[in-house]
Amino acid sequence: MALYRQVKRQLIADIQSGKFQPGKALPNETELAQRFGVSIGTLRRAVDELVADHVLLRQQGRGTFVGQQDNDRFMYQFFKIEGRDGTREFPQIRLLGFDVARANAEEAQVLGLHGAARVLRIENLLSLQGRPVVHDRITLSCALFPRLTREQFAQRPGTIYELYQRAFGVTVVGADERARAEGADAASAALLQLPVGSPVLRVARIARTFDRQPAELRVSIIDTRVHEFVSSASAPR
Amino acid sequence: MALYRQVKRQLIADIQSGKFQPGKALPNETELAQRFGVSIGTLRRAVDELVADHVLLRQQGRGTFVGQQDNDRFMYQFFKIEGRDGTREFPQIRLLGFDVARANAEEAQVLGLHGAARVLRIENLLSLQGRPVVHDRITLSCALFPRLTREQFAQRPGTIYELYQRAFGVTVVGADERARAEGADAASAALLQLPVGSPVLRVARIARTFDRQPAELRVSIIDTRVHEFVSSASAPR
DNA sequence: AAGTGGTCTAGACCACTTG
DNA sequence: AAGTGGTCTAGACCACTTT
Repeated sequence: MALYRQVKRQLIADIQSGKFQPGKALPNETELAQRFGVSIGTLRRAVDELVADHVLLRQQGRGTFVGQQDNDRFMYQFFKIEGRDGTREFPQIRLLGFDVARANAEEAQVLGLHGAARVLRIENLLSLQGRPVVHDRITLSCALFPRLTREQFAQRPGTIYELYQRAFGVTVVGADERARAEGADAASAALLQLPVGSPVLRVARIARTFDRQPAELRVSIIDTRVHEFVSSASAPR
Repeated sequence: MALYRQVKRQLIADIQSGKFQPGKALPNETELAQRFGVSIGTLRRAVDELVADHVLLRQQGRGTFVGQQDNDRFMYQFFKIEGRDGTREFPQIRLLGFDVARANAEEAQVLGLHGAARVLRIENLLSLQGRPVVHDRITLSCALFPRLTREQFAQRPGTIYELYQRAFGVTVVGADERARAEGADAASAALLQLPVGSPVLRVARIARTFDRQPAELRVSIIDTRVHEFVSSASAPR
């Protein structure tokens, strides 16, 4: 296998193991190259790919840093809801529910679990400009997020993905999403303050960590009277 | 400015001018490097970026080719509708309308035209498995696609984007999309064979050529009873 | 001034495709 | 066998940030 790919895998392993901490600088390129026993060009090629995926972040003159799942990253990579006029705003989040259950068939399939595995089900309501806009239902595998409690979740200092990264070493690097229109059910309609059956956007997102491993299933019911879901069709790699 | 960026710009210019034709091979790397007066490493870096954008395509042992807007490329980069079970199929397309008009405010804004510029409005119905699923309304600037006729459009041999590329030198490299749920209006409801007011997905897509220049506005009304709109949240570059 | 990443070069050798 | 892109190396020099 190509040498630079092995170097890349080792860098990922060092991030997952916690050897390189989110937000902290890596050793400089010369030292990393020596440590891995490769030339600087090869080391740079490995880092290049991780920078393209926003796993690492380079700043000329300062160093190379491990990417953090902070508010900024969340807003520009994962929060794809904005006003029809293009207004973007960090949502206010209210926790509605936090329960342990057995995975249903869909959850087990997308999260790669066996039939009766334990999962956490978390329910949130997101507001923009004081108005409720998104009703989120999140499913997590208890095996991947061991001993996550409601208190720990509710009192996290940063974003949800930052909690995954710091407390469980799970770095979300991308997601697959599927959208459809449907009529609002009673629960979502009440929360979003619209009539039952009104057209709402339903987005199912599977957040993934390295090697496309699924980490989270999130179903969002979105009121698109004032907001829209934005996306882009660039060439996949 | 960095040398490899100048080389990249020149390669793009040679594609736009028709010097390098879609589907045809470029000169080999050694010759290109000599032609531009740079080392092979620098030439490769410029080509690397164009390959990442799927503008060029490399095949080891064969050569480097200009990417074509063929059916395959359309399906995996731009046609983001698939069955709920993941079934993907090339749509059957029926032309419903082809008219010249003056741009309205929204069209003028997103296509970067002055208020009263002439535009083409094209209307299509896309079917999957024999059932109508997508009602498309396309707007093009007459200035960017001069003398495009209904016959030329209807009798194109390949995809719509392939026509743009071959007949007008407009290479679509990406798109921005905005989705919302709404109730079907009378026109779309009739075409999609569902009751007026049924929840449908509305996707507005701005297709872009190099330097993010807008080339096409397309509004799709999608029946999501059986199909879904798929997207992915990878880190933008 | 010292340390970091960014660019460019020149060349060797490997892997793959074609004739 | 000849021609193509793919990988790796070693080093020089530039641009930027920090001390």
